[in-house]
Amino acid sequence: MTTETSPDSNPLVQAKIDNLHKLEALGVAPFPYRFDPTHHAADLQAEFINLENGAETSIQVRIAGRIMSIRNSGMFIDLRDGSGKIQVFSHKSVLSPEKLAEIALYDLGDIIGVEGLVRRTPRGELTINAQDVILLSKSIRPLPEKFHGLSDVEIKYRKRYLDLITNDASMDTFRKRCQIIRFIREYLSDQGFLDVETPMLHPIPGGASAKPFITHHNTLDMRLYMRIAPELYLKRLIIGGFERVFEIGRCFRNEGMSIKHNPEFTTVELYQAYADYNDMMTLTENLVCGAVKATHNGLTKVTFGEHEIDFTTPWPRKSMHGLVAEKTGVDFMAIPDATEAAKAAEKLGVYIKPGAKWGEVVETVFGDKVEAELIQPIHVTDHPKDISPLAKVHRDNPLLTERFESYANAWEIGNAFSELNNPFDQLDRFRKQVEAREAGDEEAQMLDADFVEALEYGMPPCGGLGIGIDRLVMLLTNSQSIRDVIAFPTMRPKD
RNA sequence: GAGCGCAUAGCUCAGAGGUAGAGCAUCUGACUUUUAAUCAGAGGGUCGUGGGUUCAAAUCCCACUGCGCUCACCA
Repeated sequence: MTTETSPDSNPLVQAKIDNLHKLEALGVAPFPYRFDPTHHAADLQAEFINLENGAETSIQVRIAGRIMSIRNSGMFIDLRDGSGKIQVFSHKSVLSPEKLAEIALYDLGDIIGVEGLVRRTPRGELTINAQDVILLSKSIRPLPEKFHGLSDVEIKYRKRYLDLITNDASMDTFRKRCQIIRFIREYLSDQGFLDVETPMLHPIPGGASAKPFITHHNTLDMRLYMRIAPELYLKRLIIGGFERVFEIGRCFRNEGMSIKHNPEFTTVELYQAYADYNDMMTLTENLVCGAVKATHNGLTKVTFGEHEIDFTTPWPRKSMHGLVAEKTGVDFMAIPDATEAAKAAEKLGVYIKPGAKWGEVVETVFGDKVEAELIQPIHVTDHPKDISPLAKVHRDNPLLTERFESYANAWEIGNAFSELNNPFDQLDRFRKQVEAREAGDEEAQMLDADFVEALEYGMPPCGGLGIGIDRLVMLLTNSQSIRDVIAFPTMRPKD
């Protein structure tokens, strides 16, 4: 092993490597093997919250963490562990001159272990009076500035570890992400849903309308697609006899990136036999409101930007065409002809692409005129059949489906249907998608004959629901960009 | 994919044609109960890359690269 080849010729790096060599000369191992902490900083802060200023205890603890700040020539060190920060006090009345000389060679960013007694300084800072200090890992690169932290967004995303080291808020976001996913997993498991895994490599990408990533398997010499949704495999499990299944996992879509889109993103999809979309609305409310409570101390209100969003259940349920009629005064249900509907839309100032189907017109008007106002949680129901190839036709109206999308903060956060289980209808819908595809719609779905065959064996009536986890995490952590809730967002290589 | 904006020391940022600046960090010294510790001193830069205009470019112009925002497609 050598320390000759430094990462670069930066003198700041060289100074730390020099300190490493000086420590080695003192017989200090810069990268030892293990340490046994007895406590975390936050536990101690909580446990001794009532310890008075100036009080000393004889309670001995071991802690470990990264040096974030050094004051008074090493006498005071702020240590940061996975839970928070705590101050370490190293005094010549306790530690040997040799140990003090060693501490003097520690740098910001080094990871150390400390054994000592708990006290609170006269100024009120909970502190460990060190009886022994040990270097656990030497750092040889300078940390971002201690007060402002790291604010260059490009470095935050490319080198997330630096963001996490310096920005507590960023660490909180990823902890909340974990809490949200854990809540969903536990809630669904408690409701009898089976936690399953289905393929991410699909011979035919299905379950959504999106452009897939294409890859290739060498041994099979076949084209495979990264999944755009797990839907069709989860339904095959329902056909197989599992009555409730869910999957939390990654989907991949080869589309534009934005503040709300990353090429890989996480969804929860679930299917419940013998349920319909009304049941899915209730389940959506329970999942989302429960996730809010799990991350907001049991409260159901969230602040996002300038809005306060109240997730208290139940949420309103309004049809897409009804909301459009409310907002524009135009009842598209009375204009079931695509051409006439397009004329009506254009009269409202909404551009409709040539050849749009009736349902696409309704959806476009909804997107232009209504969507932006849906700040408080709401279920938008009964989407047109033309835009919902996997949803069951509405029991009261053949133009519509039993589908809903849940909105909050003007974002779609959930999408659900009474699942289509009629194999004749499904085949017909697939064929219409194939026609659209052949007409140039790259995002129209492919015909999955194997899935249709599976349906032919019989799928029970079934409710299905998908929720975008990343956007939910954004909402519940007041994050303005999806890159703030994905630890390693997709970035173009720098060089 | 299109439009607009940003890129200066390890980090956070000033500088807008005339010798490259500050704070933190680093190094040297002082200081052993500090809290963004303090005090004195020092070092640190191909101003994203490549062209151009000019006596002179971090600064003006062009191209490129990366990032951000808005729009389009979408969750």
